Amino acid sequence: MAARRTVSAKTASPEKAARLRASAKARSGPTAREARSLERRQAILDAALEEFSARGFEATRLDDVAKRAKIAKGTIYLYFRDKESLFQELIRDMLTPIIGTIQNVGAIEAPLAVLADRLVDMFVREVFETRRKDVIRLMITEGRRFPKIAEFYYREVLSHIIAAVRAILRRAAARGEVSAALADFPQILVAPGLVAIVWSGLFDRFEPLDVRAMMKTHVELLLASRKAS
Amino acid sequence: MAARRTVSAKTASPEKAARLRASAKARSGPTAREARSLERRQAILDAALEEFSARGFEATRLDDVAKRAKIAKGTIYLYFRDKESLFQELIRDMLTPIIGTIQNVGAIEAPLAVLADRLVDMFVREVFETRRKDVIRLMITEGRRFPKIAEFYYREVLSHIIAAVRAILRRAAARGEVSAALADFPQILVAPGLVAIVWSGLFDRFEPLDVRAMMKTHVELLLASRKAS
Amino acid sequence: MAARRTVSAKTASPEKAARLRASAKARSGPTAREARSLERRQAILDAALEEFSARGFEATRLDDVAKRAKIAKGTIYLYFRDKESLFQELIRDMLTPIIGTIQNVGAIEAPLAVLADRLVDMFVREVFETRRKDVIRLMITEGRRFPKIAEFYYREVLSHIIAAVRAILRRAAARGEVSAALADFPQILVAPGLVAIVWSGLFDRFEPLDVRAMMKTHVELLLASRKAS
Amino acid sequence: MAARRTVSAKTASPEKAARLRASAKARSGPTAREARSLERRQAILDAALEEFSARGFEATRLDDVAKRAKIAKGTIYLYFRDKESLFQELIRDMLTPIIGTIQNVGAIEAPLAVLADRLVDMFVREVFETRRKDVIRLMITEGRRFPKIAEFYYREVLSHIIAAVRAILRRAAARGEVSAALADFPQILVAPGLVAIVWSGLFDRFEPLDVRAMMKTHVELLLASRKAS
DNA sequence: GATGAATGAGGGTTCATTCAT
DNA sequence: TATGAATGAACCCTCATTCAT
Repeated sequence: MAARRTVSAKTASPEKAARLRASAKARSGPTAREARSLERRQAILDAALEEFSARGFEATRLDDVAKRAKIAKGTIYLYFRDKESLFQELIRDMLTPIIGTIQNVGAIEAPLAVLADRLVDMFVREVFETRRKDVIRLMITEGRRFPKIAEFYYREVLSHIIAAVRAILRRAAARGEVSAALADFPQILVAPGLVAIVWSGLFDRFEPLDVRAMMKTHVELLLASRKAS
Repeated sequence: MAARRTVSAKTASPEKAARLRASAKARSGPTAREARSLERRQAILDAALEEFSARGFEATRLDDVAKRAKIAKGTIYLYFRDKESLFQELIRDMLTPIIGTIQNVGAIEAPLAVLADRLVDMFVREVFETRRKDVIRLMITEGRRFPKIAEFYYREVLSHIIAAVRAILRRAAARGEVSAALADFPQILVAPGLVAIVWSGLFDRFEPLDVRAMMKTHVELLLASRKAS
Repeated sequence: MAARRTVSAKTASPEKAARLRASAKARSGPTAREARSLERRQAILDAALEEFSARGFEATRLDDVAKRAKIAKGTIYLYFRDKESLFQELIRDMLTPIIGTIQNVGAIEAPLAVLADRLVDMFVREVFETRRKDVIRLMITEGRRFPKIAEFYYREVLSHIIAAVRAILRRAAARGEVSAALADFPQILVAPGLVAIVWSGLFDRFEPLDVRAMMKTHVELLLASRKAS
Repeated sequence: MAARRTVSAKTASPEKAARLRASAKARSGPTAREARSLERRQAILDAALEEFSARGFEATRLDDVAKRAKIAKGTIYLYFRDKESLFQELIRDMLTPIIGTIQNVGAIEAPLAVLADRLVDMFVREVFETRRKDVIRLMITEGRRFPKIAEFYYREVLSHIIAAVRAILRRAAARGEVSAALADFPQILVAPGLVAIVWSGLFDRFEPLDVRAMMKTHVELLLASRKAS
């Protein structure tokens, strides 16, 4: 019976969705409706990502999102409080799965050369060649107008990435694999990734950019600096 | 009479403005009106930059731009065809002065260490601590929705910067000052600058970033790599 | 099977409900379901009265009515054709029981002083301190938009009240208990009752009104006028 | 110059309108635009009264108000913040002129018979046969949903009317013209007026009511009661 | 019968653009 | 030229009503 009210207007929220997903796995009961509900929600999120990415938050019409998701306009409001909620939950939903992954990264012990390779590879395959790239782009383009989202991203994702990368760099520097200075600005390591995302959206049609090669090159250059210090 | 129509509704365009500026310098006639007109135009552009930066293109109301520029809403249309034109001319106007400057940079002969220092310094003083930072940010955040502007930026600014930086790097690599690989991706050199601009708008309140230090560190690391290769 | 359709969507109407009530008394068959149905209907009406009174017809959401009645929104449509029907039947249902009562009032023989006292008392206890007050208020506030309801109220309730009161006043005047003029405007006798209902909804929080005292005073003043004429 | 900003979006308010009216009288300058503005505002208010009276607040579409006032929908928002403001200012505007009039009424010295006659006459001519009747009706029908308006009406209008009537009745009672009890419930004196307004909107088509006659009769009956007490 | 998810028409409000002054 | 009142298309959001389960 509780499941009946799982997704309801005005209250549809990440927690509810999570609960729904959980209950869907835990029980065997009337999963049909729940599954359908989850599908719908996802269809809306997919359509929203597409539209928000193409037009930006303000210029996106919920009408178009609905059309793309093949549902009626009003249906969106059964799953999200309003346009802003849709946007925020979209970003949250896309970023949340990463959070857990990052935590462990910092603990891995391996030569920096190996780790860095792995990180680059992960970024390219898990972010750049994914819709997550679009989410990051949305963070960049719309973040200023959604301080809460920026904060969420910083607290839950970015700060952890930075901490993890910093930990790795510290240990690598201690081992003499890289200059200690790099650990002061872990952002440097990720900078080309950001450039790639921005570039791909704006200038790829004029001059394509081989992201993986660029990032690899960057890492190699930084690693080469060890012998200098 | 001709002067009167120099800047007029529906036709106000960069060329006209340029012509106006030119004529203002060349002749001695009724410059007063022209000067006033130019001032107005500038006031509108200043206000527009402020508003567009704070809210983004779509969310900016011309009403607010007018209020900030201390003119009537309708007056904007005497200087710019429409909101989009205002935006595009704003970006063009802000970027144009840079264009000439860049051309020469590539020709300068000096050790990379010196040049790089100078470039970093220039970026921080001429871009990052300037409203130009906001223009770059606008390019990043709104560029996708204004392909023409992205193209203009690429053709007139970015491609030249990249070419100049690449030339510098090539010569530096030839002299053994830096790895030749870097010349393949001049974007790497600028990447921290982009990170800085994005970061400053989104996360500075959580964790301030010392842009100059970061860029310096980056350059030093890259330069250190020469001994390795 | 027939019983099943007794109260059904699209056709649920006062007659049906009446028939249902009748059949419920007359027979002994599957009354359980009928009783439940009647209960539901009543729960909806109760909730509707509450909501309509608080917000008015237009501003009332059937969603809220359903929530208050602890049923699903769709269920309302099993008992009432639409929102308007619900409203009209609500008023009809609340007023109908009065109809019979009124008919007899006019026939009662007693000194006006006694009758008037009884009327005031009845009004206060049976109307003013009851939800019927809210129904009257709804008649007043929404009546213009529901001419049918206004007509029903006039034909079935008001005209009878007026006729009854007029009869009483005529006889009282004949007995010299009150001025004959009062019989021309029986509305005068009820006027304070109306004032009380309107006042209670709007101004009681600023200045409470003792309805019973006011009505008593009014009646006494009118009765006192007999000696003058 | 100040006049230029007299009526502006988002700020159009009673004070502004008042200032506008004032300045229109005080100066001789560019009254043309001001006059037009005032006309527009009035046209909107007239149309709004018509529509609100016919359909009630919620059911009224601003589209219809605009159509009736022969302006564009958006224009309404140049004069009123939103639908609710339009409604509230409508009522305020219609009631305000009465306020001053009432203050003096209580001070008039004359036999109650004369005063009462005058009051009835005033009510019929100034309220009942005027659009003010509709405003009062709106107060009655919508007042509950607009506590502020109800409060305004009570503080600025009703309480003064009651005080004035009470003062009159006290003096009349002292002179033996009427029972002292009436002064406890001045509402009684006005009750038929309220009945008339309600009746006229709902039941006039079934049974017309001679308001003046009813009120006269009522007054006479009350006055007649003096000999009894 | 009962449910509540889904629908989509409708309306309040905003704001780029126009135009009479 | 400059103004700002006026316009009306566009869009978010609500909610009565329907319908598959």
